[in-house]
Amino acid sequence: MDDSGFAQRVAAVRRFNRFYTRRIGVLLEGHLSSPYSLTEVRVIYELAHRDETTATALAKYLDLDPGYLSRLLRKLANLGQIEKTPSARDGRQSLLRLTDSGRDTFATLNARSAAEIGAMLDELSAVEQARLVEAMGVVEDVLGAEPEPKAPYLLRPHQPGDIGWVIQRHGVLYAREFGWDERFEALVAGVAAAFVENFDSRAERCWIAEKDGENVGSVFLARQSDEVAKLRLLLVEPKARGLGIGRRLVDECIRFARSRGYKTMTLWTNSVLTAARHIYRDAGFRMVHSEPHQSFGQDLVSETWELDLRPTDGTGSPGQAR
Amino acid sequence: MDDSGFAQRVAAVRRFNRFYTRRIGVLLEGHLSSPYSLTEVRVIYELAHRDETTATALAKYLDLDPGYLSRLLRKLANLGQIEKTPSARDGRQSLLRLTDSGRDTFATLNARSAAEIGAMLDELSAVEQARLVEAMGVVEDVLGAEPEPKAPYLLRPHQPGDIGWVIQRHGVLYAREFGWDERFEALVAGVAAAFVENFDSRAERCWIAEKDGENVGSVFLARQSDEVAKLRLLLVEPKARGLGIGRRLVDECIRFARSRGYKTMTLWTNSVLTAARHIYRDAGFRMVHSEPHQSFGQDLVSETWELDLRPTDGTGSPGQAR
DNA sequence: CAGATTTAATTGACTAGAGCAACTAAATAA
DNA sequence: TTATTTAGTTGCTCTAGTCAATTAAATCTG
Repeated sequence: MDDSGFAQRVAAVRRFNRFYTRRIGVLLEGHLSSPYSLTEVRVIYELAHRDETTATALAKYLDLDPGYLSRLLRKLANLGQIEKTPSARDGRQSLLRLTDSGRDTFATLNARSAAEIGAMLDELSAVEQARLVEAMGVVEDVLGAEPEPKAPYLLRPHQPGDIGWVIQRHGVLYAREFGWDERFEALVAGVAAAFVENFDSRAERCWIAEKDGENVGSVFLARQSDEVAKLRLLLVEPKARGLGIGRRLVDECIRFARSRGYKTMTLWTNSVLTAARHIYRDAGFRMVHSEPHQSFGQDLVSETWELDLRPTDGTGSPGQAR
Repeated sequence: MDDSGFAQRVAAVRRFNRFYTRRIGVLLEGHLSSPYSLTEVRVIYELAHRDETTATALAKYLDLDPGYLSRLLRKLANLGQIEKTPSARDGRQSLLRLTDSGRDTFATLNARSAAEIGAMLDELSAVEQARLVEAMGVVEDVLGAEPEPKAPYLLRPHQPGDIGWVIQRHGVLYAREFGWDERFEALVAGVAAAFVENFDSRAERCWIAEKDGENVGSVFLARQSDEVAKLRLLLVEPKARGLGIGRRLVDECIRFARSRGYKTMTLWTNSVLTAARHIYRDAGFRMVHSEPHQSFGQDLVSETWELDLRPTDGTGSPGQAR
């Protein structure tokens, strides 16, 4: 009778499998309301979480037939959801990335999925929610979920609620880290408000970085003139630092600015923001001006940086020093 | 910042979904080695756990298209896995049940699935296994798994290991409940051994009832002569009593005996086995002989019961008094 | 009880989604 | 240089499934 316990545990796991299969079935049906098949959604999801990949890598990770994937990617490309650029390094490959419109599609799908799960959780008391999450964590842990190998954050366009978040977090974090007073938050509010009021979706953009369902970063690209784009309000939450989110946000800005035909990108920062300054420098920005000033209750040195967006040689921008 | 916890919980649940979808995907691939599609397996699984159903009920429970299911059932019938008998009560319906061969198929699939899960669990320490099962239980509980609506047991043909179990449990339970000594276990061993040695799969059969992966009941139908079948070794574990398992085992015997053309079914029992006697009586058996004897260290009254298997009228056997 | 409606099961027509194999072209190894 | 491997594409095929129409029995309704 020794292993009757084992048999029971096997039975319990099988019952759970059946139960959860049915549950997931119900949850997956949410995708039915979108014009994309489940596999297409998975592809879009993956692309939203990676910066740039190849078809082979995608096929391997999602366990898809290369032929099938090829057709699927062509369809998504025709629909303007993804972009294929021939790889410079390997003539056989194409580099895949979501277009802006694809990123929008993803944001919608993502929001819907989160809303579905949210609705499910809303039926539960806070205690039950905590128990559920805890138990799921145990299952993942025991079954050895490798930490998700891809970047554990994603970028998306701004949505209602994001602007307020950007303003608030700038206020809080700069106060905490550098002692800047409330006048800084007011400045940010003005900048953000102006951005939204005059928002021109063809020439301007905002990216919000999200991690585990929470906002953890932001950057804005605003039009200053036909030739000059201005990067603003770069922010990464302390708990999400070290993941390359800041770098990635700046990269997105540069790519976008190039694609829109800007010649120069400019930004205004302060000497105390050392982490940000490293990112700018690595991306190819040069400091063109520096000036002491008194603001937000502190003695500061403001700096203006610029990046030339016109490619200087065949390999791309000078800042791809990774 | 109040609901940032909520957002995180939503994210955690979504991560779990992704994780488990991948896991289940891996587990489901076990079915690839069988010639049946996943849906077919689900149908077989359902039929193994229900006694008799209709296509409509099945379609509803498994959420299948009736047209699709109809074709699928025809295929399974052609393969000899299931049996369709026109319902007497409703001329439109067919009653569906697994054939013996279907039950074998199920047993194989079931064993393979259990082995897969077992292999997975084997990689874990006993403590981890317990944690896993516990956590899965919590998830099911919180997400409101309704207790599985079908009979929580299943019948299957005997497999290696079953005969020993039958002998052992007869010995243990009759000793505990009635004080019978080890001579009873020896008698059972003799009966079981003889059954297996002379086993004729066309005329004889053994059913094992299984619940949560554990054996919980048995019954044997042995050939006594061309016309007479003998029911033996009916047993139901105490913890599985009250679920109708005994009744179901006897019903299976009767159905099988009829289908094999036996005219009479006989059995030997003792007056102290009141629960079993009720089942026999309800199934239409009549006591034909009764005799005091001293056996197994007790004063007992042995009884012989018989059932006429030839239908007496249009409605079927006299014993269908449910 | 006749006729209308509902229900159980089947059949026909169709297709999305996927898999397999053959092929092209570029990259890499021998 | 030639052979082999790799990335991606295309043609062919087929399974698993949907949807609508049909048949026949059962049930409801006035």
